Amino acid sequence: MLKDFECTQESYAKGILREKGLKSTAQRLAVVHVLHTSGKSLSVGEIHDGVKEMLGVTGLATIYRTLEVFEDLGIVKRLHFPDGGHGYAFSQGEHVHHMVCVGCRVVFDFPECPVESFDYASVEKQGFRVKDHFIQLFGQCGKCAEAA
Amino acid sequence: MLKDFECTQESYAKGILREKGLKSTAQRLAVVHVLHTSGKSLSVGEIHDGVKEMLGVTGLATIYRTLEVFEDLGIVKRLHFPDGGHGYAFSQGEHVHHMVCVGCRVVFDFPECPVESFDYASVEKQGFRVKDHFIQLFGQCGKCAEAA
DNA sequence: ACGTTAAATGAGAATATTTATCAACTGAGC
DNA sequence: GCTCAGTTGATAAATATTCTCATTTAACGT
Ligand SMILES: [Mn+2]
Ligand SMILES: [Mn+2]
Ligand SMILES: [Zn+2]
Ligand SMILES: [Zn+2]
Repeated sequence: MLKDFECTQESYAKGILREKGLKSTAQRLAVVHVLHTSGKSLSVGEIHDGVKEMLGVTGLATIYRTLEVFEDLGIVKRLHFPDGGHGYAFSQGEHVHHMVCVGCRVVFDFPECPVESFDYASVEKQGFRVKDHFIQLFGQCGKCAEAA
Repeated sequence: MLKDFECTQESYAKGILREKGLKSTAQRLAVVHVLHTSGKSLSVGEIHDGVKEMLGVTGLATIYRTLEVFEDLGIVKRLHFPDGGHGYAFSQGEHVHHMVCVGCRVVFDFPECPVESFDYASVEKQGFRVKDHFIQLFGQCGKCAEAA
């Protein structure tokens, strides 16, 4: 039930929330805190647990609602794992992609976008207009590589 | 309750199944048929409906089991949509990525891989070893672009 | 064709995941 | 402090996915 947590990530989130006329609630800031301090991607349940540790009782629906809001704001990204599960990772607004360790699910950002200079001509020829993309790299972090 | 469907995709699947010592059941071949004839990605429910139309009663669990097997075999790919939903698309083994229309969910393949020649040096420096990747492009097909 | 057998299926229960409702609560601006 | 739209927690409801097990069936050898 801490109450004083505040670092750049939290203020960053606050700024965006204010901009959009949304409230900076303790629950929302706690989600940011839990995500960015973990340094890895977390499941909804793990985030819920983390927030409960900080604030005490917290509704699971609030976590889902917060993650949805944050995803729209570009503050968090949803990741998709080969086993079908999902994770969420903190992500500062700009266009970044993620690289996740399939072992421990730590996340590394990579700001260079592989499709930045990709030529869509071959497919756009068929009348398709590309508007967005999702890229996720899988692999092993140093620690998990050793352990294996 | 048709019984005679058979085209290159079905035999392709049969071949892979035999190779792996797995059975070519009517249900499995029906899933291939439904997927590839639709030309777009389908939800589990849609696939289930399509298979039931062909074979009559069919268990939903069988659809899930089949999709899992096929994904492992590289015959189908699971797609992830921005709204959180999932779709499955037929996909002939080779390394292919997909481009989906967020309107009607039609799927276009694009064989050229954007990360083929991408330099992971910047991130591998941190000890991370890239082993796989997932790429999905979003946009609008010609028809959906007009309709909008 | 026939029998054998491991693999696969269908039914339905059991889980897991996600969304919807609504009364009560709270952050932000005045 | 007062107001009010935005937010939350509790809980139910809706979806989505996985499990179990008795029964069926494809593949193979005869
Ligand atoms: Mn997904
Ligand atoms: Mn690729
Ligand atoms: Zn790791
Ligand atoms: Zn379309």
